Amino acid sequence: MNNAQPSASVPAAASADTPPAPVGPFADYVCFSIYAAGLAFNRLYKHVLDRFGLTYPQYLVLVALRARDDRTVGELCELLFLESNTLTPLLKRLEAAGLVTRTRDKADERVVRIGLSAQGRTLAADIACVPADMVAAAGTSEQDLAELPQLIRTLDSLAETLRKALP
Amino acid sequence: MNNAQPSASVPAAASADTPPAPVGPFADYVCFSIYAAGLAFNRLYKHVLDRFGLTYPQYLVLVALRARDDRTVGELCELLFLESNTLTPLLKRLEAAGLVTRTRDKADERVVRIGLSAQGRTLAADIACVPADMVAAAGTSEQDLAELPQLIRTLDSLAETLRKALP
DNA sequence: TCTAGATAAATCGCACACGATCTAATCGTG
DNA sequence: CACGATTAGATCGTGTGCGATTTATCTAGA
Repeated sequence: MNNAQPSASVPAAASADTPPAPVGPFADYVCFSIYAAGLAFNRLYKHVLDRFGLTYPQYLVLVALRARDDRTVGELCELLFLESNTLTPLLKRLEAAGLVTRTRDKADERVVRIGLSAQGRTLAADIACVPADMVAAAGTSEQDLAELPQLIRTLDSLAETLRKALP
Repeated sequence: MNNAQPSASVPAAASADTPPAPVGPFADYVCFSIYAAGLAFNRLYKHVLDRFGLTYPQYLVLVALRARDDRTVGELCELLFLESNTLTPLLKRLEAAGLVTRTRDKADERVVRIGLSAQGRTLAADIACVPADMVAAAGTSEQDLAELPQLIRTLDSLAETLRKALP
C-alpha cells in the first residue's frame, strides 16, 4: 500500500503518481526492473566481450566448459536455463568459430557432447578477466556492491518460483 | 568473501565450490541471476499474455500508451530503454494488428506519434488484469513479496549505473 | 523380438535487441 | 538565405529466445 515507489518504475511513472495495478507494485514493476537491468547488462557485456568476438550466452557456455569439459547439450541447457532450440545453433556457431567440438556420444547416439578445442581452451582462459572488466566498465559503487549478495538471493529465489510455475 | 553462495549461481556451481572470479562474486553472478530471472519472467509472461496475442514489450507499450496517449517513438524508447531500431518494427506490428496508429507530427515531420486505436484502447483496458494473473500464475510466496521493494530499488540503481557507463 | 512410448537434439517460424548505417527534416550560424 | 551539423526514425544484418514440431535413438512391455 504505502511503499514509496521509486520514480524509475516506468509503466506507472507515465502519469504522475497513479499506481494502476490493483494488486500492488509487484508483477509489473519487478518484471520491468529485471527486464531493464537485463537490457543494460547485455549492452555493457556487448562492449566488454566485443574484443573476444563473443556474445553473453556464448561467454557463459565457455565459462561452463572451462569449469568442466565434455558436457552434453542437455547439461548446458539445464545450467543456462535455455532450450535446445536456442543452444543448438549457438553451439554450431561456436563450432564454426573453432572454439568447441560437437561429437555424438558413442554409448548413446542421441546425445551430443560439447568439448573445448585448443583454441577454445585458450579463449576460455583469456576471458577470466571479463568480470573485472565489467566492474571496471560499470564503475560500480561500494553501496551497490554491498547489496549484491541479497540481490542475488532474492533473484534466484524468484526465478526458481517462476520456473516451477511452468509446465 | 564468506557469503554463502546459493547453488543456483551457475558458472561457478559447475565444479564443486571453486569461486573462479578474482574480483569476488559480482559481475558474473549478479549478471547471470538477472539474466536467468529475465528468462523465467519472459516465459511466464508468454503464457499469461498468450490469450491477448501480445509479447512482453508489446504489452509494455500498451501500458505506457494507456497511461498517456500520442507519444513519440523517442518517448517510448526512453521509457522502455529500447532503441528505435527495436521499437520501429514492434510498433509496425502493433499497427498491423490494428492496435495503434502511427502518424507523422505536423509540426515536425521527423517525429512519429503513436496513438491507441479504439481496439487498442479496449485491449489496453483488458490487460489491466495481467499483473494479477502473473501473481496468480507464479504462486508468489509472502517471503518473496516482502523483498520486492528492496529488490526493485537495487535493480534500478544498478541499471542506472550501467546505463551511465555507456557512450 | 518387435513395437509403443520416451528421450535428446535439431529444425522451423516468429519476435525481440542491438550496432552500424541511412534518409529526411530541422536547426544554427554566418 | 544557405549549408553544415544535428536530430528522429527507419533499414539492414546478426544473434538470441521460445513454442511447436520433427528426426533419430533408446527403452519397456507384450
